[in-house]
Amino acid sequence: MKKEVTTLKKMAQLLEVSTSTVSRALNNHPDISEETSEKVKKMAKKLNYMPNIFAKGFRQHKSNIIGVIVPNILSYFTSTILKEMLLQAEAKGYRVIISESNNDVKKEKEMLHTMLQFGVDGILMSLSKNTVDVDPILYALNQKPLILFDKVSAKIPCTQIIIDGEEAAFNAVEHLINIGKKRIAIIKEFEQSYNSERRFQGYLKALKINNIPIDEKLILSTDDISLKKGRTLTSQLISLKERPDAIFCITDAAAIGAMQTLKKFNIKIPEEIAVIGFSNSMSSTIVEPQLTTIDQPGKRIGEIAVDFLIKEIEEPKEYLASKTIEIKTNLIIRESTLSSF
Amino acid sequence: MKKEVTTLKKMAQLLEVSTSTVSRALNNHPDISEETSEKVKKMAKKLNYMPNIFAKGFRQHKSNIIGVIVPNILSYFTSTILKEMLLQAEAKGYRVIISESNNDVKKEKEMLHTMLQFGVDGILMSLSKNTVDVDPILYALNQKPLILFDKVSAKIPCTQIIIDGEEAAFNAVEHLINIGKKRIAIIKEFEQSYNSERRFQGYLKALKINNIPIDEKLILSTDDISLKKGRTLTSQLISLKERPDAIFCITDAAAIGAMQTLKKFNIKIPEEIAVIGFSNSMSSTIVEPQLTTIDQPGKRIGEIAVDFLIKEIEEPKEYLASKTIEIKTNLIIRESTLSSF
DNA sequence: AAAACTTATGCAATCGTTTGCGGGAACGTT
DNA sequence: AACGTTCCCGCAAACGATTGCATAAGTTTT
Repeated sequence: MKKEVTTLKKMAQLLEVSTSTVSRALNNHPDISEETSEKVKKMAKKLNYMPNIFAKGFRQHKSNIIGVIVPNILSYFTSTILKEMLLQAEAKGYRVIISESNNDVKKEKEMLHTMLQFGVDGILMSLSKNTVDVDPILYALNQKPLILFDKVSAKIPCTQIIIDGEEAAFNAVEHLINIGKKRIAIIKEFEQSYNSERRFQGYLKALKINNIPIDEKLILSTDDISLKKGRTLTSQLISLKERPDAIFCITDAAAIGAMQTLKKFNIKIPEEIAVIGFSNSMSSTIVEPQLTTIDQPGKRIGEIAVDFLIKEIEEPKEYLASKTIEIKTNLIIRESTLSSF
Repeated sequence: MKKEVTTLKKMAQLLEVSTSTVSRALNNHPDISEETSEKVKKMAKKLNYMPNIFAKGFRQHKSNIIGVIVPNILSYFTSTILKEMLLQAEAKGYRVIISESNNDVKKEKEMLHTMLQFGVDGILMSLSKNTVDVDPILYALNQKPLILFDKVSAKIPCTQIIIDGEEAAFNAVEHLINIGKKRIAIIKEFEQSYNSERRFQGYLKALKINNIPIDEKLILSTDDISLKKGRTLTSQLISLKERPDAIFCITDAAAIGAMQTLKKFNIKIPEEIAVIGFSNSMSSTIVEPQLTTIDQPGKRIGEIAVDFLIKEIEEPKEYLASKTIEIKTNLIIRESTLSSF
């Protein structure tokens, strides 16, 4: 375990030149003659030289590390984003440190702090569900480039990468209308959820444009949208005097829960009640009938986020042109809305 | 974006003491008087002092970063492990760098190299599917503590954390036997997969102990075990003259594929053919009938791996007592084998 | 042939923190 | 009163890589 590390100095001694020369040769500095450069590089390879990252970072105040903070790594969508972030970052010579906030605001703040302390060059962040106090984030933003993705907040003046949830929901609901549905319920989160709210706007818009009256009884909210909640809220919906003929769920999990309840009561999907989810999760193809859902291009989000962040890192601009990038989604039509009429 | 960083020197000047004193005060060195210590700490807090991680790491040759390399982050099981690793590592003051090999041996080697170069204090690694040349890993092991988990290799003398796949498979197959099954098929990977092979051993053992003859026609192998392969191999099985009455799949995905095929041909699960998977994935509760499967405690693996690694980092021992830790699994019995007789 | 460049290299400082060593002050011990 | 301890603290070196500046040798220009 006690290995001899090769340093610039050591190589310099062996080659009988100065460390500066070795350093410059390795960095392709034009001042160094072809001949010396060759020699140095050969030696470096032979001794398996690795620059000491600390000395380097210390000197140039650059770590080539990107910090990523997400609420929960255990979600297919998040994993997809992370996967692409890793790929892109590595391709550009950056390493990625990942942290989970677990929707804990205090933890989130801590993470932010230790990331800065760890000398990350920039931060990619998806907000926790109940982040209200954005001060810690503003503080971080003031120190290093920071970009928000997926779970964002308008209160933070920085680049934000999100999917176009409003349009996505609009398309989904319009699809339901197109297959003849008129009483369309929605299962969503409470108002504080930015994403949910935007999808809700899309829902309202679709109804309005198609002259379908809004029925408050068909609008259900919960604070922990989950498979279980999908079940219970659906029970609630089908015990209504006037049942809905379609349910739009803000997440696939809720949609699957909804379908489970419908099946339990032998309600035909989609003939009696159609169901649409959101995310195109793994399970949406496993459940029967297969779930119509909205595909969120996680790869795109990851790719763009890293792209923009590295740009901000490498060419720091004083003018904070904080733009919001909206990524288009895709409606994936499957059996849960596929009526053959 | 141009913030004044507070350094030891700066604080020393303000307090009119030496930087050494400031450093020692902050590190609770006994040489420093209570009074001075207080003063320094107050100032540090006031100026929001953050030690420069590079200077520190540079000085003490310690980064407090753990590198993790996995084949694919996009798997529920892997995510579970990673989640726990993050939690544990952070609790102990370490940060985690994650990389994916995507089952690419070349990439894997690269990752290992850059991780070392990045000065990680230790490495946690799950081998890619087709890692045959273990030299790069031995090299890394020679430089820093390294622990293998889940996908391991006997060729590498280091601590290894795995589930007891043999016992798991044994229990699964014995369960099938207990519910009266006699012709039990297995869908597995080719020999080079260590995990698959151990499960296969458990399968063989269970048959042997229960005096059930081994039928080669019921043993199917593939090199990319997947949902699709589960389907096609199952088609193959049911076209046999003597059909199996149960299928043990080495992964949940394959098991779900198998069930899809069985349902397509109206074969009753579990009455005609029972199905068992492996992993207790999300989908195993979504599919109908719900899938009997083996729960792998990813959390335990993550926890133990980090635990051991940090131990090896902090108390480096020359005696390489490379032990293998086997974690027990849990058979989760659900509808796909739950016959009511 | 002197002046003015060009080219290739070395010197030395620098980044922020830690730490071995040394030393002054205050106190206690003979 | 002389010496030994203990307690605090500062000096300065060190870690490894980078880089502005200096310098020496060689080359071109006048």
